Amino acid sequence: MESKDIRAAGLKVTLPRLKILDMLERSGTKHLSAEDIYKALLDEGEEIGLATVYRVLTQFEGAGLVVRHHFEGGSSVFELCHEEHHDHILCVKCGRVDEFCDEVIEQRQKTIAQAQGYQMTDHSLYIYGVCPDCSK
Amino acid sequence: MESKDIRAAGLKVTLPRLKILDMLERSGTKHLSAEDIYKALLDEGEEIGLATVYRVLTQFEGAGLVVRHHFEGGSSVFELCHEEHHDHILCVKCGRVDEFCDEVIEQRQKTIAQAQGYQMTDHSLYIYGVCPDCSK
DNA sequence: ATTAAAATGAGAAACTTTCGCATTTAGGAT
DNA sequence: ATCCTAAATGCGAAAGTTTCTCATTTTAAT
Ligand SMILES: [Mn+2]
Ligand SMILES: [Mn+2]
Ligand SMILES: [Zn+2]
Ligand SMILES: [Zn+2]
Repeated sequence: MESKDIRAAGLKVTLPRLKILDMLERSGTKHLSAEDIYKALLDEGEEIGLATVYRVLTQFEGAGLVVRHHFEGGSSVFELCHEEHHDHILCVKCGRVDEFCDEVIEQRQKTIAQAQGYQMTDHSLYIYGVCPDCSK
Repeated sequence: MESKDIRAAGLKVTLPRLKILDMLERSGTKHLSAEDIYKALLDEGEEIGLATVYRVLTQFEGAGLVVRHHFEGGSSVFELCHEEHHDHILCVKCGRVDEFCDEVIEQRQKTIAQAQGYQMTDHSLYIYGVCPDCSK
């Protein structure tokens, strides 16, 4: 299914790449680090190298298959790239991550970039706070 | 001058702390990494340890004297905390960084956090693009 | 089936940040 | 001004994350 996407990116369809893609699909709304993916695959008995996970994720990012996020805390996390863009709101207590998209903000960012003379290519917005569960 | 701020944070007014604060002040609108500050001070003949720079920056952050940013690229960067909050727009070609503040976005973020049931504590917004100079 | 190019895995290496500890320093008490 | 103790420093070691090297394996086109 997704082999097409890998091929479309000019990459060979290899087992490690399929496994990583599959892991990201099964992770649902989670955001996984390279290490997360590596360990999860090992736990399932798959053979894969950590360097491969890093390499493949970077390639997938370049191909627009996954998005990389820099949440607080040392390591990057990844998620499959869906058609619809979204931003994130994170709980500083428990680490929970929720997603949202706001057209007002999306539009306003473009306006700001234009006003500053920039050709906007991307943006990253994280809202930090205490989630409903941790508030109680 | 700034000794008051250091003292107010419950920290002793030491030479390393003053040097770091001074370096940040002189850096103007630049955003410096711990390594940047460390090297710049060494270049000026000052004696300071890299671990101290990291330690002090983290303490200053906790005290609200500096803000830490996670721009793209491995390391955190810091800047003095001014009264007025601002966000950043970065050139993906040359690394230039401009600052802006937009009340519409600021307000909208609060609304979103509320709608999601979060008590917002903070946020980080980076717009990426090609700056005026690099566009030509 | 052959074959060249691409990809992998394992470990070494690079890079950023933190830690541990012996030594120095700040600043309150004499 | 001097003493004293807790706090802070500098150094190197260590930890954590990501990249690199290279011998070996795999892909996919012939
Ligand atoms: Mn997401
Ligand atoms: Mn700034
Ligand atoms: Zn929470
Ligand atoms: Zn530029």
